Amino acid sequence: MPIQFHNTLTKSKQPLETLEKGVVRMYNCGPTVYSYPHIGNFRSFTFADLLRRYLEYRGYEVRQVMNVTDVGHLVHDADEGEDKLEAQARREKKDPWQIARHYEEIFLGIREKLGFAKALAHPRATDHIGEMIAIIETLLAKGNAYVVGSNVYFSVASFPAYGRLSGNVGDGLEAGARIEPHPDKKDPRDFALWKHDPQHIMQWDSPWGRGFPGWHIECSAMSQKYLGETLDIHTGGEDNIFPHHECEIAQSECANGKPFCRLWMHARFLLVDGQKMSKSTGNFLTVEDVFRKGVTPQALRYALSSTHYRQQQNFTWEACSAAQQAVDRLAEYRRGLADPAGTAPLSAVKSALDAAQKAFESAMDDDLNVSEALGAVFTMIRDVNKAGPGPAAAAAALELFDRFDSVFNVGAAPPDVFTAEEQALLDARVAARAAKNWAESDRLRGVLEAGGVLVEDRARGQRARRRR
RNA sequence: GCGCGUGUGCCGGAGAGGUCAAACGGUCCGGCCUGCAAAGCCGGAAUUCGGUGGUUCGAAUCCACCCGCGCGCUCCA
Repeated sequence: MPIQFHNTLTKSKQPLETLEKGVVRMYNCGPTVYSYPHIGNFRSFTFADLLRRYLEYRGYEVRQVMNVTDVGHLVHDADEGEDKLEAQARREKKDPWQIARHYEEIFLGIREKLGFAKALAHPRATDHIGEMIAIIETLLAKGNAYVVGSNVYFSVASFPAYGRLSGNVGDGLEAGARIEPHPDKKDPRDFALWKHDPQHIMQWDSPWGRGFPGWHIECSAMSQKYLGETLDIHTGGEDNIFPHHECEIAQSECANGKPFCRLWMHARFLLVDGQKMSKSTGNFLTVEDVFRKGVTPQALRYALSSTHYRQQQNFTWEACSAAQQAVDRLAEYRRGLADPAGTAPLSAVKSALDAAQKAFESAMDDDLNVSEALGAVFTMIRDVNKAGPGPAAAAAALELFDRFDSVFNVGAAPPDVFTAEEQALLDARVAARAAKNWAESDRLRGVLEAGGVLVEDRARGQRARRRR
């Protein structure tokens, strides 16, 4: 069974076919850098990283690009209102460029903290104004766009396939009755490629006068520059399907006369406590908020990965601590394998390992069924623990575990380092135990535990680890 | 309002016609192990899959309607 993914374009699963054998060109819709990213943003980004890592597990070379949107979109309507970046800039009393660089840095820092694989590029929209203008000129030359004053609009009527991705076709859009008739637009569905607004702070020169690019054009320009005119995979949150991705398809295909992207994958939204996350209901959580509660990056990563990406996920603190426990269990297992205490030969675990690998891969091949894949991992852990692996068995189990973890990237535990005082307490406890002074050893264990150091007595002696 | 999706135990969450008295993780209870713990292992905790009808020899899985929630039609991952 080949790898298959659900394609938003066809609403069905289909085998992965890449333009170039063994290479996947993947573009992920990234953040607009105007504030602290919330956990919903990172659900989508974690999904992209998981996808990339599994493709690499399967031997593909993945050329991954995730944009950074640093030109604000408008707060209200597509054609009026305030730019989000500029609004934030005003709140923070900075200029929009400072805002963009600041939050970009935070975004990249979180990626690193969560153990994301490095993308080929994180291009900024503002660094690609020239490329955007070039595409707009092509669209004008081909008759897919028109100029009204200092604005340029894309003519949706010139692209009959418009609406194929989202199912929002023609009349359906107007039936929404939320599209205000726009004096400049020939068709209410038309969208801006270049806008003129003297109030806007971020502006560039263009053949149509000073202005700034429309929302959708940056992704068409940057994906093409870094990955070529046709992409293998394009991802984003479900809210990107319309209008953003629909418009990207229209622009790119009209400009290049080639299919834009073969496979569209969209992550569903994440709810918090069963409700849509929003500032007004008070359940809005940034990634920093979660870390501040003591959740480790691995646990957050696990929590955000462990629900299938096309399944709406409900984030709760209880689920978060379950994720923390799960991740600790993985780390403990790994630690045990690195220093095996058992005697079982390789043959005793071989069939469990083979079964786990088979189950893991067939689950992940099927549109990244992470729940089932993790089920296979935990089943393997139980089987191996039960066997009590000796050195050879443990080495094989460790190798497979690390291979699985190259996808999830949550199994590594930082080495446990202790302060001099902690070490003294640990040494004292060893001595107390040797003297069978149980009262004293239990007391010391209590003291250490209160300080976050967990102590356990194993057959080969005392072992300490730091609570995470 | 229109379109799309979704609803499984105490919690998270797989399963998408029989092999399901429902994987896996968490939690709780009991046991083994341990000086006691911890870790690990074993066993128990849904007679049932939002509700009501229907299709079928057979439904958590298919269909209809209803209810809840989410997404799109408007900035949002």
